[in-house]
Amino acid sequence: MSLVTGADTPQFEPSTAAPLDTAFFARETSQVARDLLGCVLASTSGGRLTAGVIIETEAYLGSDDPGSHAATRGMTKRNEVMYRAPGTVYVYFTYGNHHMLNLVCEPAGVAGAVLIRALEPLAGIEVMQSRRAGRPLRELCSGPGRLAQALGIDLVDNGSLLGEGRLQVYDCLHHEERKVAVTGRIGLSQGHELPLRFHLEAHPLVSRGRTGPRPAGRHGSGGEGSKA
DNA sequence: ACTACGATCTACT
DNA sequence: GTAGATCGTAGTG
Repeated sequence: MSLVTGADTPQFEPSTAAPLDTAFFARETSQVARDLLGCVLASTSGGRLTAGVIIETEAYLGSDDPGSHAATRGMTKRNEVMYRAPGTVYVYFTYGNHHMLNLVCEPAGVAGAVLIRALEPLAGIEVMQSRRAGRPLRELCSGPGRLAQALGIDLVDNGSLLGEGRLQVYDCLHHEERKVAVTGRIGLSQGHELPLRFHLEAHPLVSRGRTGPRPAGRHGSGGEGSKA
């Protein structure tokens, strides 16, 4: 059963849910990152509905944030989307393999976005499994690259507005029951010490990864440091 | 034009 | 636990 919704059988019916509005995203990025926990992300990519409860996010700010694509150099061709209207979808490609889904925050002209890091699968689980080569449920959406693949998200979505393209986010019905944990962000060489990663406490499907800096080499690995 | 590097994941040991 | 994949972006020449 779903640990977030309490439903015996995970399911989701978009027609009965309330989409988040522009005002929700036109706020401080870290606040939006926190409030997105428990909300439902849905994709209609490929004509198939897939959806999951957001259980882990990270906030990326503007020029004051050394870990952000919008740090120091101002607007570029790549990070230009981070300055667009709140509720815009920002997707980029990294490590030659992985798409990352971000939702743009703050008023237009101010950089800020929330990286969606993990979902609890809710609808279209068979579709997710076919896209993810039949991997077990806990590996479907536990990581930003994984959930993008499971929901069929790619660069086609970059720059679209929530509700106007293939993606939509629906309001959280259980705000009062959420217990939110705050930690440093994962996988950054700079800015990892800032408390900008949020996840639902004790949820078994949150991603694993290092919070410290990448080791001197290139392809580092390591644990989150709190496995036991 | 060329080079360095990364908001990661998988596979194999 | 550790190494490799793989390519867009941005900085430099």
